[in-house]
Amino acid sequence: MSNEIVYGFSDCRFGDIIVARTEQGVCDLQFLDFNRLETIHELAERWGEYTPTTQDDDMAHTVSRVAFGQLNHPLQLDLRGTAFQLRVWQEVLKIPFGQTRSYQEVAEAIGEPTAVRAVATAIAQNPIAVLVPCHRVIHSDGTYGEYHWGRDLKRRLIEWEKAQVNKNQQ
DNA sequence: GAGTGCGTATAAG
DNA sequence: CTTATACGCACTC
Repeated sequence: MSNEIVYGFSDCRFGDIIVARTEQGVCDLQFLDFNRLETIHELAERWGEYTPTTQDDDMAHTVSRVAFGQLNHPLQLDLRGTAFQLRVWQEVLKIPFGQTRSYQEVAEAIGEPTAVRAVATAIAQNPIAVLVPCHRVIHSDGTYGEYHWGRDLKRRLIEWEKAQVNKNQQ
């Protein structure tokens, strides 16, 4: 198994993104809008042991198009985390495009109804934004809740998805 | 063992 | 809107 990762930059309607992938699949997707250098540094910290890294913006562009619905193509993901984190992320992956779930519902779905806060922490650690749709997990009372890149981006992602679904139904 | 966090519920300013 | 209390649990140090 190779220790090589490929990263690249791309953009989408919500801003610039960085994408990384291993031999196994996409391992990282983050927005760069507000903290470009910090985000790149975070990726280097997380995947630093995987060398050498090569840049491939075409790869990033393809992933971006899949993530934002312009390209219907299955993407292999390379999710790495604790057993608990993987259970949470797998559950989040089940949330359909255009829908939302509460942190409470996700906790119940994995059989840990009292671990709501831990579920939220795990979701906050999600390394693959959008593809693992942690933006679709909101508060029980319907408010949007926190997001790494701000509540406003979370709100725009959710509303854009709902608009897309409505458009396709008409 | 202590501190932390993308929550929830309730209460209060 | 914000702060405060309590509950709960994975995770870090």
